Amino acid sequence: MQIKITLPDQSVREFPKGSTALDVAKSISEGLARNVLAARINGEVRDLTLPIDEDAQLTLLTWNDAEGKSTMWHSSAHLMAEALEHFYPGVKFWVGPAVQNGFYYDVDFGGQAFSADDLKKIEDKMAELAKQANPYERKLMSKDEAIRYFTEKGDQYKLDLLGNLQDGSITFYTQGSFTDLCRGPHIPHTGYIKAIKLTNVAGAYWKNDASNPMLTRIYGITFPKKSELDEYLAMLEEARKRDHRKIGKEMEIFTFDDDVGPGLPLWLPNGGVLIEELERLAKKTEAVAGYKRVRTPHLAKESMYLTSGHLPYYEDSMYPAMEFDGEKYYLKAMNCPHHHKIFKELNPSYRDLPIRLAEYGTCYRYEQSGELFGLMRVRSLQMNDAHIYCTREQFAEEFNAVNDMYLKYFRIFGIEKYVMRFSTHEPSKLGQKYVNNPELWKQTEDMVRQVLIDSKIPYVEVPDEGAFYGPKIDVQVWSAIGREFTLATNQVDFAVPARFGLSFRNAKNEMETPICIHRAPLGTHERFIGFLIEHFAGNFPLWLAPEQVAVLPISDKFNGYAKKVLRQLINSDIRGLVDDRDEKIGKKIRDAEVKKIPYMLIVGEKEEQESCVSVRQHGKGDQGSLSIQAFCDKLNKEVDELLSV
RNA sequence: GCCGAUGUAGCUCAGCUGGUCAGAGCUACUGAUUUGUAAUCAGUAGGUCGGGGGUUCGAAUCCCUCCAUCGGCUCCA
Repeated sequence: MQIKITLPDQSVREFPKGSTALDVAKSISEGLARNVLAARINGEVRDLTLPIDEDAQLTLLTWNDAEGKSTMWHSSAHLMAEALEHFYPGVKFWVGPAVQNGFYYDVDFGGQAFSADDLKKIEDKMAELAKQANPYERKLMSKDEAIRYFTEKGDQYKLDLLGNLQDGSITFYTQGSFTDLCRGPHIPHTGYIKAIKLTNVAGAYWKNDASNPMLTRIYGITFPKKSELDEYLAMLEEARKRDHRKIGKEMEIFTFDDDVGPGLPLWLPNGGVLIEELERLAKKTEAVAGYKRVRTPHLAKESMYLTSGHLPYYEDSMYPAMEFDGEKYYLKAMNCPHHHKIFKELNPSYRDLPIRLAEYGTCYRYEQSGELFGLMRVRSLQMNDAHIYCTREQFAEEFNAVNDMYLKYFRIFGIEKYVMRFSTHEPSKLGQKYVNNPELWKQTEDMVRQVLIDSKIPYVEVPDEGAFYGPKIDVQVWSAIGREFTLATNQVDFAVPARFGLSFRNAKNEMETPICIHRAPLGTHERFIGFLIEHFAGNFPLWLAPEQVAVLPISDKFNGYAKKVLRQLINSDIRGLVDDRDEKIGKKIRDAEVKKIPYMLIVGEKEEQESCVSVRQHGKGDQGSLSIQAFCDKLNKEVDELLSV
């Protein structure tokens, strides 16, 4: 009996019933058959060796498909488990999935010591087992049978997994000496795995729950070719060079000091410039958008955080209270309550709305020690914060305007890789985790979703992650080493204003509670600058660069002229320095290049006589000569263009 | 906070199993050199080897503890 297989190009081929996807691949070409890793059969990713019994849509998946990669990585996790079992008999395994870059397996070594030093021997064993090209054999088992198997083995982890599985759908896979409970799919045999790197070993809570015991998680990655592993390792090496902690030190942007405390960055002069420039941009942008600037203290009494509702919810991440005059004071972890108090003082009518209060507010959050991470996760932070108070009718327009501001900033910084994460509420948790106002939740979530759709912004919707007072949008970006961060946030709050008794008089002379939008498009100085360092690899655009121009005299005879050039630059609002060290010009150029200064001006006898400068651009070399004034004009024009996109 | 690792001059690092092991390069400073588009030469200075405790005749090296950092987990802007 024949079955019809439809391939992605819609061509249909006939095969005997029970043929496998691998048979199909072989019928197309020998090369494809060698490279194919898994198959999508009627939408589901399956083993290549699974017999197909009826007509089907078939896509053959190779290393170029995400599912092909993850199938191979998942099989690699099994291979690693086999190697581990060889050296550590009696180890227990929890789960071993494929992840973005490779795979991991969570392992309970039962008290046997295991550290990064042991990875090499596991790697070598894996390579040896891979060479044997052992097939991954699938076997269906009844639930009772499976329970008996793991009870005998004393494996409480797999028994736990079994608890959630339906009888009749339980499959096992065996390769070589290792058998695992597993849904699959897998590659046909271990021989596909040609290059192996175990990358690190770390602790991970069982079931990702901090109250559970900790398992040992071993991460690794494999490739079908040795050269691809080498490329991957080289790519990692490049990424490490962009790490903001490394560049931040080299470029003297920030530092940490033991006496100051963990997570409390000191901004060095170059970092100070970055902050000044970012604030200049934000203040201009916000002024144009109708924001008013306010300033508030770094601390407040306990009563305010009880009013806002933050204290019970947030106390663990606030610095403990300071007590004086019989009152408790807290360092602020957020600016909103202070701003609410300002709104109240303004006592506006509907004619005054929307009111937009902006402040680069400094907050303090007691982050757990293990969470601290360079500038990306700190304990003192300055937020590009603002709160917009508006009527329900004004909400959509205001929210849209905030969104436009985000997009404008992204254009200025050339931020292209990001995802908007739209967090909504879970209706069953109304009144507990979320403010109990189902209609407002639905209304605002619909409005927010519509804004995202209308602006054609890529976004993912994540249920049950909203703030307690409303839905929110977070902008997710990635650090050089691939860690995901929330860069900016935009939250809707239809609850806390009422707790503060905020109101305005509407057109019908009634009191009404405003909706509040919390927004921070530039996140915090700390995280944003950390991100920018990696984004630009330290090669900041001209307007941000801490030093924009290095004036390099050929010899000390021209130091005087160099200083004259610098004065003129400063008069034209350009930041610069003169390198008047007793060094050769090659050395001065090299040092300025290493410091990533956008422009170098070489000045010697010729330049002094002609009142001009020889322009060299960072990374681009000699650009010819210009008069001093023409150079200043050129730079100012360049800055204007960078900022007016 | 949890698991694991690391911690030597301002920076990057060497220093094997305890006994000229306190070193190198860069930086800084001094002097010579007066230089034309990515490193001129020479000299000098700089560290109680993260802090504290212990083992030992003797500790950067071994043990304990605290602190910090790194890789993850949990959490988050």
